[in-house]
Amino acid sequence: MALELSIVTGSAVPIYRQIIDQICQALARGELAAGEQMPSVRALAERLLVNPNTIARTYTDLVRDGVLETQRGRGVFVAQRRPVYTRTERLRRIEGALNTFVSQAVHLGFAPEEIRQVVQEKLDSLAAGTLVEGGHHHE
Amino acid sequence: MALELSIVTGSAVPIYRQIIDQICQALARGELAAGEQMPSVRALAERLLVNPNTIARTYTDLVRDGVLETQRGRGVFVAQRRPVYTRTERLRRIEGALNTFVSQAVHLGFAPEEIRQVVQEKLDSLAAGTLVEGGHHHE
Amino acid sequence: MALELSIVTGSAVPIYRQIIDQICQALARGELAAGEQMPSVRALAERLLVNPNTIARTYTDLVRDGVLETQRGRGVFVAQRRPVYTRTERLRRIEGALNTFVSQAVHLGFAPEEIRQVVQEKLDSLAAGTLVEGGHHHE
Amino acid sequence: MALELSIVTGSAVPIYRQIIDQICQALARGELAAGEQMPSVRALAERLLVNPNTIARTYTDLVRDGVLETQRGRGVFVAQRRPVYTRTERLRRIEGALNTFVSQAVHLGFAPEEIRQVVQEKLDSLAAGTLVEGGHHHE
DNA sequence: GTGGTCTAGACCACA
DNA sequence: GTGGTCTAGACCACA
Repeated sequence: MALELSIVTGSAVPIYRQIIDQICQALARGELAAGEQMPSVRALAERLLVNPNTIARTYTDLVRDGVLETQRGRGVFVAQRRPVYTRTERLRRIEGALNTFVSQAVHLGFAPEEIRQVVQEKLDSLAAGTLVEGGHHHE
Repeated sequence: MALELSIVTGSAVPIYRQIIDQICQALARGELAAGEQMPSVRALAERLLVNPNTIARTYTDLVRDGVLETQRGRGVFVAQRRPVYTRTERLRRIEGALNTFVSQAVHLGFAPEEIRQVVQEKLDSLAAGTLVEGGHHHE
Repeated sequence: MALELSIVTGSAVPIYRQIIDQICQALARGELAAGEQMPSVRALAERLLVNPNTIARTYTDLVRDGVLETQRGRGVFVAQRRPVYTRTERLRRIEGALNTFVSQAVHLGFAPEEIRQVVQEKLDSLAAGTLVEGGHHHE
Repeated sequence: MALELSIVTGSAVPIYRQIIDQICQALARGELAAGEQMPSVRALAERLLVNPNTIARTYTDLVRDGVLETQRGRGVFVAQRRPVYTRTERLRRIEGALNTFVSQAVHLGFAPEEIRQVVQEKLDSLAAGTLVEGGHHHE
């Protein structure tokens, strides 16, 4: 089962962010197992038609976070252990994005029920990510 | 009832974004009433120890969005009327913040149920604010 | 087909406003197509002999309004989707420019019939533009 | 028949501009005759509850444009002759505001027919200005 | 290379 | 006094 990755160039979400998210989601769904080898920077850059620097940065970020591991001369692999944040730490780290999202939503006139709804839809679309045909996202 | 604003320098969230979020939240909680005068650009800049241009930009953005209104030579005030967007336009405008929030949450290891929960708690805290009688808000 | 932009310094109309107007008119005339790349901030600043910040602000404003889209590190592009406003919101947003225009016209001695006429002529000139086949616009 | 003037403080239109417009409109409707005395700066400032500097500036502008005349020690009067611009000159002077208005309107999605309509409504509201009860403008 | 944000400081319009 | 605009120049994120 090859890792499915796709990017959207016109999106406001940076490419490296899109790739990180998809790798983390693949891990969460069990499509990527600990110890599994990742595509090389060049291979993935060619496959996604992006700048190799962007892939290099993506891998660097994930290595720094303990999600991936580099083995000199061999390549990049899925790490055996993933960092586990305490609930408090996770809450601290999500606070900013949560504030920005909810504040903007309220400001735009979304009702609480609507906010719950768009979050749910986004979560559903992420969960169904692998079912989507490549290249036809609605963004 | 003085408007409480505070910023964190060095954060990934730009200063102007932090201020906008806090103003919008204060509005959502009813701590800022329509027609109320905002602190002057220079006064707020001194209070937060940031460049007046940064405050001016913040106010300009909120004026463009119809949240605040300027009266040249007099000051900046909370707008009487809020802009009305179509559902499509609201979705377009919230998309970026929604993506950032959900992606970061997933990346941090939040489960979908936890994401729904933190959103719900944030909405509850905002809703609770509006029930408080003016003048004695908890910070 | 290069986008033609020119500014007048010393005018009461701010430079960023002049540029926004010209870009919107180019869009209305069909000289700028959706997805087309805009000149870079630095390139346009050099061409118009203005500060890059002024161009950056102009682009930022148009991005906020959904006319342009940025791709970090790649450039600024004409947006695929235009924002959709309710009639109420459109009226709110046009009110200032309408007041300024009509008041100045009355002040200059234009009769109501003349005002209607100059508006009609401007609309005709824009409509004529859209009929021109791409590539050979006058100017 | 006393000159009727009223201002709206919350408007985006500067106060001095509102007063100039109303004086010019009163002239156009014949409610102000050549040679007629204007209220003193202080009297008008008190009546409109605005800063005397604002009235002084308004009169200065109108004197510079030849609409009013000052007679040292006596007061300010409606000038005998009003400046007459050639059509070309008037068109040159209105060009900027016309461009901004029409460009913004097109950009906001107004159809040509709608643009004609809002201009017409604004002209109608100005013509009917003296019929409006003071203090209840819809801005 | 691209745009985004911020500081420092100037000058202007307006009340 | 108020906000609006612009320049000059820095540093950052991203490709």
